[in-house]
Amino acid sequence: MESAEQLQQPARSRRVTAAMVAARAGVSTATVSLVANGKTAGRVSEDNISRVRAAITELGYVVDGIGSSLAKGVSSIVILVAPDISNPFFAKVIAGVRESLGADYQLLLSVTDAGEFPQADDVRKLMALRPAGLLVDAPNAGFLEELSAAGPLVLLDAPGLEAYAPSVNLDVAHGARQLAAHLAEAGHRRVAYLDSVTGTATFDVRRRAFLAEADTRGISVPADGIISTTIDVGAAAAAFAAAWPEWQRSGVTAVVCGTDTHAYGVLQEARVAGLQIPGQLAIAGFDDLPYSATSNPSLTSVHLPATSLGVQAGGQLRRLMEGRPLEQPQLTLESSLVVRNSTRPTPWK
Amino acid sequence: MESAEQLQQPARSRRVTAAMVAARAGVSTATVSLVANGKTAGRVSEDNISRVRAAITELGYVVDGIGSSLAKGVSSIVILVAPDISNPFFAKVIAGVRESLGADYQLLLSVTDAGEFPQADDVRKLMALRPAGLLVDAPNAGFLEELSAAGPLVLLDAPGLEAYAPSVNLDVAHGARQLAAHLAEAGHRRVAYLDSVTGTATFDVRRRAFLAEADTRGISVPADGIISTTIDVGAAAAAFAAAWPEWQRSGVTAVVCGTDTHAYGVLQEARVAGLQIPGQLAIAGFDDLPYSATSNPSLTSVHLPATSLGVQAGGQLRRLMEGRPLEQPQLTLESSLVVRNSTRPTPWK
DNA sequence: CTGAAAGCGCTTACAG
DNA sequence: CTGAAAGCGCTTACAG
Repeated sequence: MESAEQLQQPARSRRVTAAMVAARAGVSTATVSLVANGKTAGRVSEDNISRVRAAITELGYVVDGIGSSLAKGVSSIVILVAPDISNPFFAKVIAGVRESLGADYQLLLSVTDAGEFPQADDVRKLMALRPAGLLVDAPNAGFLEELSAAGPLVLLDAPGLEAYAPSVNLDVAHGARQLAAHLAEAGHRRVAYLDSVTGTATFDVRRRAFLAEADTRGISVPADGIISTTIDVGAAAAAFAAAWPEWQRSGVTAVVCGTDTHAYGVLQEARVAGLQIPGQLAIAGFDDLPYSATSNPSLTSVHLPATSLGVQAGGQLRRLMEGRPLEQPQLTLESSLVVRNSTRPTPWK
Repeated sequence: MESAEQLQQPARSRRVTAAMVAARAGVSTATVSLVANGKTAGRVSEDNISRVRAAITELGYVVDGIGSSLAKGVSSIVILVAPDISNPFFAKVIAGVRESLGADYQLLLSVTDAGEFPQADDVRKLMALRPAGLLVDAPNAGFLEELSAAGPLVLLDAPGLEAYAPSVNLDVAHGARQLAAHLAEAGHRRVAYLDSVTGTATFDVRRRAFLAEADTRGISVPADGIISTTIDVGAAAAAFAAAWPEWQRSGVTAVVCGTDTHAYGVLQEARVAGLQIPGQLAIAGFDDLPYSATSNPSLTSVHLPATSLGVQAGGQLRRLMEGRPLEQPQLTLESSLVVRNSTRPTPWK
């Protein structure tokens, strides 16, 4: 049978099929399938099990994912849809997802450029891969409407969208309020806000929670005090440079940024402008990226548990894919303010 | 036929198949396939083309990726294998790959934890997805041996491994030499090197090129002057803290890091130790991440064109997958030193 | 416990 | 230009 195999597989694609394993082990492909998938309990004799296992090893057989998926109606692919992976925050989320998903599922990353979300058409193409499950990070409602997903779906960082699917959220509002309180205590009365342009819910929550608390504490925002850019150091720097003269005139003494990445841009530009930080201008962000501890000055930021976000979301999805119930469909992870030199009222060395 | 469809698809999975489209358009599934794949030239009448197109639109038909892949023998998935995505450098590479790959291919990210490379077993599982092509970033030779890849393959950042496959490389050696020259001119005579632990070729090239040029220029390295950690700010910080006392005794005045991420850790720890930078210790890295411009002090780094790396690699792979020849199987992109305050000999404000 | 057979959805020679 | 049919590799009732 070896020679027959070689005759049929002339040049390259020496793909080992279940039929070859079956022939070698002297069983049917049905038995090979059962063994390869570990569904032998009470269905395959010990004898055949070891015979098939031996053949699998000798031939180096691996179940073909495509054939398997077609027969089963679903693949082992998990698709992670995200608006922006250039944010280092996201790398941690991915690592967390992979960790909890394990080796049984392949993680497929779907990213679009410049923080845009995929359109209906893209979604259809993704669904054509028959994913075992879907993870959607920081979605907007419109996207979820299009995605009338059949199949397991878990949302990440999607505050206010709990109605669409099980989700894992971050209580960014808590950190945002802490930040407002902190700035108020430091004596700030006039602040500006540099938002992320993606328009995803989490950024709205951050901004609103901050502004609401700020208002309560006697901090106001000038008319043109809220602007937004993509999550990009350069874009943020440029936007700040353009806005600063007017902000300064309005008496702004602190800028809060939707992400640390935005804050780095502001930091950069503020230093170029010769501003004393936080003396003349205090700066803070969200995410608490690793670089925030080493920036100049170190950056005050609302810490968000990225890895944990990925782990929890992956875990929930896994349960869903395995048909297990979710004890708790809605999870919320804590956030909290990390105060560093960029807002610290006391003189820093 | 609407009702028949509904009868056959009772509850959820309302998957629209080619057969449904065929029935609606009054043609065979073969014709539907031809139209859906744009292979109509001289094979389908205008009449049937428009009839099928209409049916496709009305039904919202999307070619099933699994069925299609099985019939064709290959999927539309491109797998990107990489040892570490937590490095922000990598996010740019991914963006570049996506840009040049276009919408016809799905990018599947294969990442392993802690900078480890996938084993033979993982590779087999990946190949079971029948990828249209493979992109391997910063591989080591052992991995490529296992990966006796049939099918299109392009390597990224794999110096010295050009024999295995077409590749896109960065001339990191050039930047490394510039860095050595720069430090020599600044008066350094004794340096240490904090390497990345992944042991991929690019890091060897960086280190060797730097050390060779440094040697030429009269810079020496103490016996225990070369250490390595994972690409992680915290790990680098800890390693530096442990090594510094001995280094200091050996007269080390500069630390070169395999990546900027390592350098951030050193920066952090050096500041905690109260060291004057670059007065008492100069620090430099590789990658030129966006944060290097805003760190304290700003970080001297060898700039590497990440996005371009991804774009070029994606482009080469695309050509391969489409059966087109590669005019130039080996591409090399430039690197160059960006001097900032962490090594700048003149007093900085 | 075992295998023959149908079927997953599509593509591609092939015959007309 | 068109369609019937085989086949991609696997899984799963089903009959034994």
